[in-house]
Amino acid sequence: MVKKDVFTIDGEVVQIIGRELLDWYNRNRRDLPWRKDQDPYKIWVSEIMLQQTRVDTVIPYFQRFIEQFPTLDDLAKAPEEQVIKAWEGLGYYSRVKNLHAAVKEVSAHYGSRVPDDLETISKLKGIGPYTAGAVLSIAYNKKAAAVDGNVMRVFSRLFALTDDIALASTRKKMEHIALQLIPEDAPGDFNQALMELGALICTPSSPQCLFCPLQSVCNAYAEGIEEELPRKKKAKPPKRMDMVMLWLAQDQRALVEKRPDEGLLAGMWGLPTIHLAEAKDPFGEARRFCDKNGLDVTNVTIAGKFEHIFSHQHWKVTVLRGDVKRANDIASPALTWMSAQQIKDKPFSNVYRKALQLFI
DNA sequence: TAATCGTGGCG
DNA sequence: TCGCCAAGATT
Repeated sequence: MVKKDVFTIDGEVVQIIGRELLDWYNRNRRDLPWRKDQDPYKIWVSEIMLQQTRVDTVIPYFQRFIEQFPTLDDLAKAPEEQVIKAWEGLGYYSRVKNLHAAVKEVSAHYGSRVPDDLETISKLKGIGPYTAGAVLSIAYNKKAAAVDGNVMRVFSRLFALTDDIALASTRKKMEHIALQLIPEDAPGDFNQALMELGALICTPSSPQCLFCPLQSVCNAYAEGIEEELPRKKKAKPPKRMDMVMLWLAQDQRALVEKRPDEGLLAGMWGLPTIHLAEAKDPFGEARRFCDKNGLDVTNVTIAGKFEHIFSHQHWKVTVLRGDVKRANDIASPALTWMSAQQIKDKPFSNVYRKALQLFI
């Protein structure tokens, strides 16, 4: 039997970290909207919104969302498109679809009470290891690891760990460390304190080590390598793609397209969009699209060009406009006509809002 | 494991 | 200007 290489932390260091961190947090915690009470539903919503998203961006979305859906059951009862509309512009839209589905699940099968055990809550859509631990610890004060990017950065420096934080195995190692550090009496505050420290002091670049409550026990600071950590493999640059969007208008309405239920911008509305293959002509492809859908179109011109960068795709967009003389039976069920007001009321992602600015 | 999935802010 | 990245989950 091979002895497993487990990272253990000296008991005295554990005590110092717990005490210093909680003390610092009590003096420096930000007054954020989701910290006004301990409603598991609100904490859940905030944690989903905060995934890969900055606090300053989330705040207004969170406030509007809770105003619109004050309780878990309010959200469970709401039509999906209304819920997606409340998320418009936040990005990563599968988050809101998963949240809505999970909330309906809790409403229907758990008496509208957010599960308070790791196994049950982890089965809910959109709740992974981090979010499960965050909700359990913050809402229910249960001892659970909530290891996000902040925590991995803090631990990488605190213990001078050179593991690649992009790897899942590293997150598990960090969870093991977290469980050794979390005080029995304050798991929620401790987890939030770790993240708060990562956000305010132990920042990705130019960490404010001089103001850090853990400076005396930080290995990276002692070695002067805090700027070298954490280690993380570089992401691939987004793939460049030539796209054509169509603004096809008839009688004060435009042709819009509901995007597929899976993939990029799933469930959002958009303008008809064509991925332009290498060396293809925008006008020719637009013509093909119109012919295929029985659209008799004239006066096709370039309305504008812009670029939009997603996580893995870099769109170079050409927007064409045209007047629809006659529309026969439209082939695709995803296509429909909308007025300017209807377009305002439906969820369109930002990349399409950019294009729509050219017209409305 | 690595790719997918948005957006905006910042050094 | 542009690469990096921010309270990740899913496949």
